[in-house]
Amino acid sequence: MALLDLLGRRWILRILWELREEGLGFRGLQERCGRMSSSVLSQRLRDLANAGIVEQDAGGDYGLTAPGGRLLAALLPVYHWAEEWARSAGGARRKRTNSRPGVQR
Amino acid sequence: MALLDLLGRRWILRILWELREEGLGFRGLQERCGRMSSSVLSQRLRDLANAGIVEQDAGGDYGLTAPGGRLLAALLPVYHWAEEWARSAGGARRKRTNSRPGVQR
DNA sequence: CAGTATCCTGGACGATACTG
DNA sequence: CAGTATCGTCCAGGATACTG
Repeated sequence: MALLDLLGRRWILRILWELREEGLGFRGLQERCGRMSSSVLSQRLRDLANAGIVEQDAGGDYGLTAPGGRLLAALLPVYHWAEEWARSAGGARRKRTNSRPGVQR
Repeated sequence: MALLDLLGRRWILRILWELREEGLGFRGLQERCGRMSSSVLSQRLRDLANAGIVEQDAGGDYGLTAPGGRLLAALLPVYHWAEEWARSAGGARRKRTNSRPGVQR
């Protein structure tokens, strides 16, 4: 279940999403992710690269590898479900959460 | 992207997986998850319930709601990819991670 | 068995400064 | 621009004791 752990780490899903259609450079990725810390981005990129999900092209840009692309494809239904969920349940339901409401961790 | 955050939280994917085919009681779930802390399980269950993904049946067992089932379905390709990934890349590749190798966070 | 209340600790994350 | 090194904070998660 190691991969699931990787996926669970903060920013990972976001990074994959941002790379869904085009390769991006370090800074480009960073700002698309709403200013995540460069140290963290660096770390994540290394992890993803070690996992063979992401790689750098000749120009230095980051992009998905073949397996990485397949992972993204597998993830699409989830991203989709997330949107839908946000639209429906997001409004209604939602009572006491006990955990703080925003993006935390 | 709130849901993605929820999914990213530790144990969540695991819990959904364990509920994939049958309802389970609190303790049952707990031990299937390799002894997660009861306090955490309680928290997670509450979060999942508030999100309308999980619910308790008359007998007190936890199970997926209809949308929860759909979420699980959307997740299947990912679980599958994870297995496959563990088999292939898990052995090869994998060099310096800088983060400790095991399940952490 | 089911679930809650507390306390404590590790390490993820953010900020920042710095190198090439 | 690309990436690394440091450092401090904070909180998620583990352990445990306890109630119904």
